[in-house]
Amino acid sequence: MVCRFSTKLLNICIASLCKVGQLEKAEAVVIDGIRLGLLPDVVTYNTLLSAYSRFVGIDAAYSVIHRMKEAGISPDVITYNSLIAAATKRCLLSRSLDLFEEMLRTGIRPDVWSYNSLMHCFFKLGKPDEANRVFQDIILTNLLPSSSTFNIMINGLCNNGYTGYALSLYRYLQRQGFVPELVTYNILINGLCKSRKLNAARRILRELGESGNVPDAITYTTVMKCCFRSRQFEQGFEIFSEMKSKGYAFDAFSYCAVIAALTKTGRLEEANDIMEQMARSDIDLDIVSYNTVMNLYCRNGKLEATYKLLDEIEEHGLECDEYTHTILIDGLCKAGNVEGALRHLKNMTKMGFDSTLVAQNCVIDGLCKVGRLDHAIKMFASMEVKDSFTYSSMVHNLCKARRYRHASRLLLACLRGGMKILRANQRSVIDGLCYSGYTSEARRLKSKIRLAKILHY
DNA sequence: ATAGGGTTAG
Repeated sequence: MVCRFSTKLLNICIASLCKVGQLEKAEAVVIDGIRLGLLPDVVTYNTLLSAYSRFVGIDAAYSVIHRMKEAGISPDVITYNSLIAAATKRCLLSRSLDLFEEMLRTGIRPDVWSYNSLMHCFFKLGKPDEANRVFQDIILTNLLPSSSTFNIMINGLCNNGYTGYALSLYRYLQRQGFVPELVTYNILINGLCKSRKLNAARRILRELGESGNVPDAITYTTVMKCCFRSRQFEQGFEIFSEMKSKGYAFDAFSYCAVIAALTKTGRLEEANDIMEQMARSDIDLDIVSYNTVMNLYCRNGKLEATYKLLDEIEEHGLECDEYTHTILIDGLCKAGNVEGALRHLKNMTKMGFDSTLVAQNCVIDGLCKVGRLDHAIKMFASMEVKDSFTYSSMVHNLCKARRYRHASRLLLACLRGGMKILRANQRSVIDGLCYSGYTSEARRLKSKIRLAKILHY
């Protein structure tokens, strides 16, 4: 009896160490406990497991499961929930599903937390129907949905293109007495902004203000980003200043959003300034932050510094992603080193990135800019996947080279594919055709553009 | 123990 009570105390002690990432100390306490005859129980291991998954990685968390089993302690529903949530967070979705299966096989009954994670997982897999089935299961069985059940559902619907449904679900739940939390508001504002429903987003923002919740740094970053996305840069920068004056702490998310926007608008001095603020802060830079800084270096024309950054990324044990390579390739192009860019694009393909579309678009544009239009045309023809950027680059540069009829063909192909193309590009093709005497072709093109627009709404 | 914000090209 005494022992049991002490293990409880021991667990509290371990939990407080785990909370702040003091894993070694926590392990030392475990060992001390064993010496005193206090055996770790399932709570001890669950505490360690969640700390390992948070501070070290998912493999470290798995190894706790093995230790548990060796000690003769069976994992419980909390053990599995922690692991499933950790795997889902890291996009290891097949692992999440496997763990869920394993839990069922072991005879452990999933609780609402398990189903929440499963739903989240299906949404991340882009399977909203499956997620919805899980949601229905929660509602129809006697599991009590938690507020996160609804938040995950609303967020998942937004991320899968069902913002309208997300909003109606939200309204419905409100009528049923669901009190939205700050997260709920943040989820909706973000989802609505991303699908360009700005008025609806404003309404939710107003409701957030009226709800008595205080917007947090995430709300601010979300709204700021929303301004940048709709090209309201000044308004976005004002929000950044407001955040500062109200004393919000900046994290990597807010820094990256504003640095990228300043970089994009060519305000490089301010961008450098804020980038240095970020570097001076005690924020651990992750790969997204490095990418943002790297893009700024490239815009500054500092290719040397860019390569140094690549080393730094490795030294910190981080892995370059699709963005890193694309930014480098674009930087090489902008510096006029298209050969280098082509070489790196090949590397990228060899490394097995599943999409190199943006990088290819950069190279296409780079080739055109150095006058190698025919090489660009060849590359364009060889691309299996193209998007509106690919087309508009080609159309723009074909016009510049006065090859209007070629440009016209691509413009139509683009519109027929249901892709948008900049108004300015359309104008230059039509004007170019007229200017060089192909007036009837210009007229035909105009009506075809109209038709394509009708067909794609 | 879960859910929300940040990075690339025309």
